[in-house]
Amino acid sequence: MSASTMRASDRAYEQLRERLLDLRLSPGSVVNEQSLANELGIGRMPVHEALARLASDGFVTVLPRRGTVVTSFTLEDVRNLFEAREALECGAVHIAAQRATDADVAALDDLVAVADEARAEARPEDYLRTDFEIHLFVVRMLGNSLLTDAAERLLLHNLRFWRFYFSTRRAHGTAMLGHDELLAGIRTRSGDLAEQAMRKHITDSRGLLQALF
Amino acid sequence: MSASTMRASDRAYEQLRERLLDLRLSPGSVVNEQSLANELGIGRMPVHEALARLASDGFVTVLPRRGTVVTSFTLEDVRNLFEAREALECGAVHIAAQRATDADVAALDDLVAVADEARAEARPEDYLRTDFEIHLFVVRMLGNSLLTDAAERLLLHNLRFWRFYFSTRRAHGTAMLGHDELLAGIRTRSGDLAEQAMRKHITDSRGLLQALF
DNA sequence: TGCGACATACTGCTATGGCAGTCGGTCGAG
DNA sequence: CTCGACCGACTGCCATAGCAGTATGTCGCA
Repeated sequence: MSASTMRASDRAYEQLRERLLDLRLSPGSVVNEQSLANELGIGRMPVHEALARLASDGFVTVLPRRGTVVTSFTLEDVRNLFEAREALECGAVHIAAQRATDADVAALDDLVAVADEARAEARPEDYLRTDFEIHLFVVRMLGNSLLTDAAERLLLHNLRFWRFYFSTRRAHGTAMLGHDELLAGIRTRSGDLAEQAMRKHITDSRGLLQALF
Repeated sequence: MSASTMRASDRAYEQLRERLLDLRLSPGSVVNEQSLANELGIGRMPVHEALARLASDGFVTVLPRRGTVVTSFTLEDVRNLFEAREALECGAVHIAAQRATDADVAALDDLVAVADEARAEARPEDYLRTDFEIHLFVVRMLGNSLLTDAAERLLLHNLRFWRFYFSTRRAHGTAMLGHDELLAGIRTRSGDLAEQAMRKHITDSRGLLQALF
């Protein structure tokens, strides 16, 4: 009996992913299996395996016998990220909107309220996490594990990027967009409307980013 | 110097994935790290790591201290697979169609011709592989590695499923659909048309499957 | 001064041995 | 006869040690 799964490999994966997402392992920095193993209090092997999985996810890039480095964000990567999100999430919300239950809409309503509040009070971290949960909630509405896993990967990359972005720039509210139209599209169960709102939401993010890069 | 990357772990991953895709490791069968290591002529550790990655991809499910079993197809899984493909590929082709070059169209034309020939001559294996290449080519047109990786995962699952499907049923051409409308949509650079054609292509596959399950 | 070969120290990678948990059969008690 | 506890054999899992490359600093030579 343990926290979750008893495998040290999985715990290492989760803990390292946590550190990657909150930038304690910052983009561009090199990581060392030995020191990570010491910090986590386990052997080097679970760490090695966890890093291999994280490399498969794209969070780190392992140079075969030189070292492992935390993936940093190039302009092209960020563009690809937004494009991939646009393709996947627009397609997903197109289906999800038509199947939304009243409970789904209510839950989304609450989340959007939280996001709006964080946005109004200029708390970017809270906004980012809530935005992440909103988008993840939308794809989870389909109850499709394949789709959810794929979307979660992209959304985690997105979360990491924005945290990195806000960590260097000063937080200004214009970089935090609303979800009103998206919510409205889902509330009316219109796949086309929701897809259109999602596309606008994502492309707007990309647009205001491009102006500041 | 070696075939590709010199890491035994990667070779094990590729070789095992190959065996999973061509059903030499058939759905439902249990695999043993020791015997696989003996067959591949390497140690147990690279095999263990490769299986962990394959589990992350969903091709095998590892029962923590009981064994590793090749993932079999439930009706729900297949439905999820088609739904995920619909969401992702429709969103992708919507963007890809608008950016298609003449070379892209020509290459797609050739691939579609090959697929049609395989379909006419009732060679399901050739059809499946070409269909895989067609769909992968479409998402690769965007040059987006994030999107390509996500789509490739789904398409590999799709390939494995259909091979499993045709391995038990007798091949009959009605289960092999054409790509004419999809190609036409891309040729005219119409995102909406291409998306519509893709959606029809995928939902038709799902439809004829549901009738035979 | 510049350059090429070499030694060294660093990294991740792999092999091996042994550990931990789980299942199946067996034996004994009720 | 039935049920429960035990014991053995199986699995994946982990730790340690040593291997294999790579980069870097150093020395000798032109």
